[in-house]
Amino acid sequence: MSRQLLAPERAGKGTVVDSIVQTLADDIISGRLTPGTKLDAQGMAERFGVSRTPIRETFGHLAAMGLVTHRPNRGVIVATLSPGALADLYEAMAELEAALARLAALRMNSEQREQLLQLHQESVHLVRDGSSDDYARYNQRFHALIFEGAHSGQLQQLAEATRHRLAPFRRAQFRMTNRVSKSWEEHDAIVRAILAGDADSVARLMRLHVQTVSAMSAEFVAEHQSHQDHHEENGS
Amino acid sequence: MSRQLLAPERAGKGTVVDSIVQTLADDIISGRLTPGTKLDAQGMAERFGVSRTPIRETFGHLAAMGLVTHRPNRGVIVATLSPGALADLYEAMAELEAALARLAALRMNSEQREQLLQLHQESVHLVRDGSSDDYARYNQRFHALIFEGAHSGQLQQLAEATRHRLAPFRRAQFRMTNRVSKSWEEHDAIVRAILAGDADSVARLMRLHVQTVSAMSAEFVAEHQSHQDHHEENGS
DNA sequence: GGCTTACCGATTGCATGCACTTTGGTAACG
DNA sequence: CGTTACCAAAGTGCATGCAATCGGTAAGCC
Repeated sequence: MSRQLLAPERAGKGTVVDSIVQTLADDIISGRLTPGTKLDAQGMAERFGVSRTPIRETFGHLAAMGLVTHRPNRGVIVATLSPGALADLYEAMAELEAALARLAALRMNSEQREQLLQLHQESVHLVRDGSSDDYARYNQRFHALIFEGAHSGQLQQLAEATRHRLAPFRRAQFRMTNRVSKSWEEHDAIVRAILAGDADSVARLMRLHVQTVSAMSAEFVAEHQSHQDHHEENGS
Repeated sequence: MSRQLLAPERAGKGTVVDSIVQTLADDIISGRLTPGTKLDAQGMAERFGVSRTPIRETFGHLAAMGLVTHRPNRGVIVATLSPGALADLYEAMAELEAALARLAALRMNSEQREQLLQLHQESVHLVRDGSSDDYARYNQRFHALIFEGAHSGQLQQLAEATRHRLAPFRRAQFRMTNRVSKSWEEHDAIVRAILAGDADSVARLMRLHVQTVSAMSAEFVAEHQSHQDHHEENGS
């Protein structure tokens, strides 16, 4: 008995194991699983109604994405980043986004420029009376539009993968005082430069923008790390 | 019978499965396994003296690196890239290397600058009377020094991963007429700009340099693809 | 009494077995 | 003679079982 009763969660029709990867990746990215949480192979097997073998494979995929850390013979935990590793990842993010924004300034077609401008203009009111979650959603869409405007699939993939790795640590950054309005102003400058086709300026502005986010995030993490100040792991 | 007789190839002491990953990755990167080759799980299991389970895991890792393509229920093959996908990867490579070179210009310490200059100067004679393999080795070292000079671990990792994915298609690029001397001149300009600390120029020069390599590689691949013009695979 | 060491439970990592999908070949039909 | 349907062999994907390893605890030693 068995085979087609993976009812408990996500009866994805596709490749069975990839669907579990996506589910767990979402759990990590969205913060349902917080860094440091141990992932029990047997428990996951029961949760998804499969045996431990595909779960093992799943863990391998997640480790390859950098979302979990695999300690030989000691199981996997949701990736925990030391402050240094976090800064390093943010730097990579900044450079990737700068490169994508530069390309976007050169390659966005008129429809994409129109979309970007419209999205950005509609977001004005969020600064005043939107929730931080609302702004986070707009922010996500803003960067996604630029990624697509770059017309550079591979770079986009790298940027998205890096963004996913950072997601657990970026949470709630927009709750910092004044961060939202500052962020919007930075976006505003970026939009202007993209529409003007000023590639070099866009790269510089985007790099600074992400670096600012990095500083906020580091501050936030440091603030919340006093709760659990034991044993640091390194992300790579 | 079994357990510790993985004699046939690489009796790596460490994690048993990672050593197989490295062995196969090397085989692909070095060209011993050419794109399109099917990797048989059972055959690999016998070759390495293990069962199919760790081989399966190995394939997962290689697929995550982009070195092989996994077709559900149809096995894995060494990744084959369409011309478009290849160009896309090269573009990512160009942007990554440009970012790293830019950072290197800003951050290389005096010792690293010294090393770079020395390596480059010693390579002059390779242009005239070195083999293309010799030049390839110098080239590898040249880029590696810049990677390290950037002091940006995560970006470096992304660049190296991308470089590995491209390796099977870069082979023999230096056999193209005049490519070596042209490449050396580009390196020369890059070294000058790095030593001058001219970050923006370095980024531009490096981007152009990699793009030139890309064009050469595409030409080379196109030239050699007439030999086997059946069934194309797409890399992503 | 504090520290080292040996044992035990829990968990990982790998081997093996079995059901399903794919594919190449053959035969029947149009 | 070309096309389509079926069949068999191969190979993948998952389940299950077992040995090795790790963490924790308790007993022994200094």
